[in-house]
Amino acid sequence: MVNETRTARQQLVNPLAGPRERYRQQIRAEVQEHAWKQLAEAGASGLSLKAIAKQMGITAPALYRYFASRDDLLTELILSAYRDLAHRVEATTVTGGTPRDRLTAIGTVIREWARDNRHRYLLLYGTPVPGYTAPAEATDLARRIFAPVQDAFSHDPDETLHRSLTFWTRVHGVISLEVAGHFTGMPFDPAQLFASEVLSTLTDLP
Amino acid sequence: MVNETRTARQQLVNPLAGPRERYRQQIRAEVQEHAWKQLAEAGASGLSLKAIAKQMGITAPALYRYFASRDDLLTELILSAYRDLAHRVEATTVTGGTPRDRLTAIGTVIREWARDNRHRYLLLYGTPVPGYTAPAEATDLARRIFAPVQDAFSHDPDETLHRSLTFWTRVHGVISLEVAGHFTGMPFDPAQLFASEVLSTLTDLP
DNA sequence: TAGCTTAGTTATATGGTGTAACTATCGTTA
DNA sequence: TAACGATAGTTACACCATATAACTAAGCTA
Repeated sequence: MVNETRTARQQLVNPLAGPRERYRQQIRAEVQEHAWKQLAEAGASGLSLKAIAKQMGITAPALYRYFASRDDLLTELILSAYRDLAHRVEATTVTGGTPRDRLTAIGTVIREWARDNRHRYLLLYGTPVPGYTAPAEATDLARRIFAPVQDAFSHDPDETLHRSLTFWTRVHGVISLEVAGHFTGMPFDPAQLFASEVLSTLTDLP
Repeated sequence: MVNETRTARQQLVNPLAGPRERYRQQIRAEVQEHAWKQLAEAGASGLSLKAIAKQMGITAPALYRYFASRDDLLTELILSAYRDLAHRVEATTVTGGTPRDRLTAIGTVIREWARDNRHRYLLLYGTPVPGYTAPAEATDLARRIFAPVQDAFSHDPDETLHRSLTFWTRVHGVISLEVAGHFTGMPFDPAQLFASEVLSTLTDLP
């Protein structure tokens, strides 16, 4: 399970590039691996370039050859998380099926991904840093994640946006509180609540 | 509006206490004021005791007379935010009315509070810091905020928890994405979406 | 193989948390 | 009211973090 996400996260190193570029990409990937680990253990505020450098056996300033700044690294992580989620959502969609099936699949895949990658989900949809603005690619990817939902609700154009938003907010409402740990100690099954919430968005859908 | 929340946030200084304690409480309150400002401007990770001290015209170590650590200050802020929200929710409930009225009022007051205090809402319900565990009082306050919702759904005991959770997740789903800025640039009115979501939880309710 | 590019180093500026030891001031009480 | 004790605030310091500058060493390429 862990290995699976690890593999999915791994950067593809372009074999056509020269050895320098290959090496560079490999180090960048390795830095990101360590960064994810830190993010999971200490949150975004605990992410430390110095600590990563130490773990990799180099000095901190060396990392600035690979990432312009701590923020830059964080941006890469955010983009990589968006890409990963977008790929997964899109992968469930290509299989076709009825809108009901597709929306259920989308909901499931997002929740599974969020549960397997709490810190990643929270990085995308949790508390944003006030000053920080995501790069354009992030917005694009967010749209790509949303698009299959809109597509599934497209039978009634007047209602498409509203129903898509409702799907999004209901799905996010459960997942967000679940991965943030706000349900711990409460006597119920989040999976069931989630299923019922997804179902609630499907009325009158084929 | 801002003044209103400012006032609500202000610590009541016990007039019975001696002058030393009075002074102490006043400084503590002043520190928290500055802390809120920083939180709004730079997020939780940008909260700096040193900066607060500078703004207050004292040196950073002096603040440790008032707060054991940065985390301790943050905990105080979290508790104060919970208290504020709990008071507001409870205030809407005492007025009585039908369950529908009460739930609508609760939803409205939470959203208004969240919009007026984005950083506060996100501090309570946004990304948690992995290591951090909230004090017992926080859990109590969270329960107190949830209780009026459960009360409004108490007519059918079998469904109380499920419907209360649904209310919570739907309300949070919209508010969370709204205050995090994920709706910016989208052609729709969050208030309307929110109203429709609250309404959706009220079926068969008197 | 010469030379350029690049990775990584050390040194340093800056800013943050937190502790220790000292000083001055304020309140309380004999 | 004078003296004592508690407390607020200070400086000095240890440690960790980001980030830049200047230098060195290694590797790729022509």
